[in-house]
Amino acid sequence: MMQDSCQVTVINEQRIAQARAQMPDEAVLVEVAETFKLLGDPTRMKILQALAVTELCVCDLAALLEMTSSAISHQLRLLRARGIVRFRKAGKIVYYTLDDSHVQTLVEVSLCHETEC
Amino acid sequence: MMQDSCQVTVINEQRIAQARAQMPDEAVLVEVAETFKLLGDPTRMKILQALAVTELCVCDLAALLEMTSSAISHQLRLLRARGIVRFRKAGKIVYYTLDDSHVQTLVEVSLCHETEC
DNA sequence: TAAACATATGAGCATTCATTCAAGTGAAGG
DNA sequence: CCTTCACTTGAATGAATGCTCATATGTTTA
Repeated sequence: MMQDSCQVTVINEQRIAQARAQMPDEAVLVEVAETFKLLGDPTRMKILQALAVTELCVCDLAALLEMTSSAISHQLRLLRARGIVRFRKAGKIVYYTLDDSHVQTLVEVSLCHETEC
Repeated sequence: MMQDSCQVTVINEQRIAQARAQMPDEAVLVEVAETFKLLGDPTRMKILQALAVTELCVCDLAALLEMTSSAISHQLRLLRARGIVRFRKAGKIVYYTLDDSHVQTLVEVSLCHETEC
C-alpha cells in the first residue's frame, strides 16, 4: 500500500510555496469558516433575514418560521455565541436583533447575487 | 401537553407580517445557505484560499494542506458541483482554479474583517 | 402563592458530513 | 501490453449537528 498524500511527488513546488506564503494563519481560516458555517443553515439564514427586517422575539420567530420556540432558541444560542445577534429582555419576552453588520453585509451580497438584483 | 410553537400566542403580529413580506423566497434562502455551508468547512476554506493565489493540481493541494488527495478530491467535487471551482486537464494532472468571483469576494470580505485589515 | 407563560437548556435521536480505505479510470512511459 | 501515476469514486465509520421532548428558570398575573 502506498502513501497517498503526495509527500514525495510534488508537481509544482514553486506554486505550493507561493500559495503557502500567502495563506492566512490556520487559526484565522478556521474562524472564518466557523462564521460561514453558522450562515450555512436554512433555519439560521431565515432567522437572520427576519431580524434584518425588524426586531423580533423568540415566539415571533417561531411563528414566522413555523417551528418550535425550542428549536429557534437553540439556534439563537449559536448566533449569540458568535456575536451575530444581540438580545434585550422585556419582562419574560426576549427580543433579538442583528449585532454584526459584517455578517449582514455577507448575507446581503449573497442574496443579491442569488436573485441577480 | 401544550403545543409549543406559538401558533396561538403571537406577540407582535405586525412585525411578523412585515418580516414575512420582506423575506426572500424559501428556495432562495436555501440556496444561499447551501453556498455558505460550502464555505463553512476549514478544508474547503483552505482550498479556496490557495486557489485564490494560484492554479493548483489535486496533488499540490494535498501536499499544501497535508491531506490525502482522496480527501481533497472529495471536497473539490462539492465545490465543482456548485460552480465555485473549475478544472482543466493536462494529461493525467487536473488543475483547479476559482470560478466564482462572488464567492471570492465573500471570502475576501470575511478574511479582511477577521484580520482587521 | 399558585398558575400561566416565554425562554433556555440538557439529553436523546436521526441525519448529515468529513475522512479513510479500497477499488476503478484514464493517461503516460517503459 | 503492462506498469505507474494522478485522480475519482463508492462504501464504511466516527464525529458533528438540528430537532424534539422534558424540564428548568424567571416573570407576570390571577
